[in-house]
Amino acid sequence: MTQQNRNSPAPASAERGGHAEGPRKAADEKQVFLDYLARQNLKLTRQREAVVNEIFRDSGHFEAEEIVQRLRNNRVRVSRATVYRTLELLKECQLVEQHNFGTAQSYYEHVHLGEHHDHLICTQCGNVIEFYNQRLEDVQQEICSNFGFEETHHSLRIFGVCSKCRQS
Amino acid sequence: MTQQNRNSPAPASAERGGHAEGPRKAADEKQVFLDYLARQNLKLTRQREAVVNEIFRDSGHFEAEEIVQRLRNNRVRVSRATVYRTLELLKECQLVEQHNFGTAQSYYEHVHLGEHHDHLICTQCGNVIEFYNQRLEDVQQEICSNFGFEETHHSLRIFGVCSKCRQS
DNA sequence: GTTAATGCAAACGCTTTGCAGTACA
DNA sequence: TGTACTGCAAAGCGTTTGCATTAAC
Repeated sequence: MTQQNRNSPAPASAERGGHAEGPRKAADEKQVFLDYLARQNLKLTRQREAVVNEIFRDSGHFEAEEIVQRLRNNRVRVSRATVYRTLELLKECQLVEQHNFGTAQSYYEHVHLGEHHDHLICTQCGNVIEFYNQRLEDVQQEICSNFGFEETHHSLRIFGVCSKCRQS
Repeated sequence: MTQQNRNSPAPASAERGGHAEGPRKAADEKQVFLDYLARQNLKLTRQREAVVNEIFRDSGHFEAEEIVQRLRNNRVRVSRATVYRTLELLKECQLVEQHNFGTAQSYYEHVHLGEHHDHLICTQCGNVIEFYNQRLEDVQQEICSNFGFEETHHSLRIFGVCSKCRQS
């Protein structure tokens, strides 16, 4: 469902995708989350930890319901409500982003510390291609600066037909 | 709620915003819609026409419900269902775009023939600033071409704090 | 006259919430 | 032991849909 690509200088590790990120990095991310909980006087529950671990195992896009199912397949029962509540926390510490690709539900995405990318979305097969382009980021920076606007984050979605679908 | 801005060569008329577009242009757009109906063997009903006129009167962002209310204030009763169905048609002939700005509901926008812009969204006051930047478009074009991707449309949303909110 | 459109209200699907019971710190 | 968290089921909310009626062509 998701491809990984970079067509410009990669600002961080290049081995993204699948389960390939190094153990140190995942540990760092988990620490960010733990620190956040501590700072807010929140508790690390069995369920919260299970959800976070499941999300950190991978770097693709997923739906909330998918996490419920993946955990259930592993014999871990966590309610939908708790998954949504945990996603909210992860968004707050910028470890997860929420996307809308034109359908009713939201897609979430595990974002690695400080990394960012945008999306090409094939409206025929639903495939989502990720890319990062430094020039694009620079131009956006400049636009914000022109408007005296202080960016926190952005989302660029390019819709169209991917190369595979164009061939068939 | 919405500002209009261009910080790059304007590809079309500069007097956009408010109710300022010329009568010729509005007529052209209506013709596009009428042609579309004819081509698809669809009918121009009283309700459909009322919805389209109401949308073409203005160029800001709006919610579906807002159209229902604006018409009702003018003593024109059109059901929510019909408004949604008409918006669908307008999207199909590219006279309206659908956006998600991070809240539950969709925002729609009357887009003028062949024009396009992106959005800066202030997460503090909710203000939406429109902009167009040719360099940005060029870079996107290039990215698509690198991926063999055929773009139909795109949406860039930059979230952050606008200059007014930064001052206060 | 035929075909498509409308309005209503019910259905939908994702997400959120109130609340009583549970578990972390 | 106190406070936060969980699960459940119900509610919310924007949006879509089935169906009987109405209107365009």
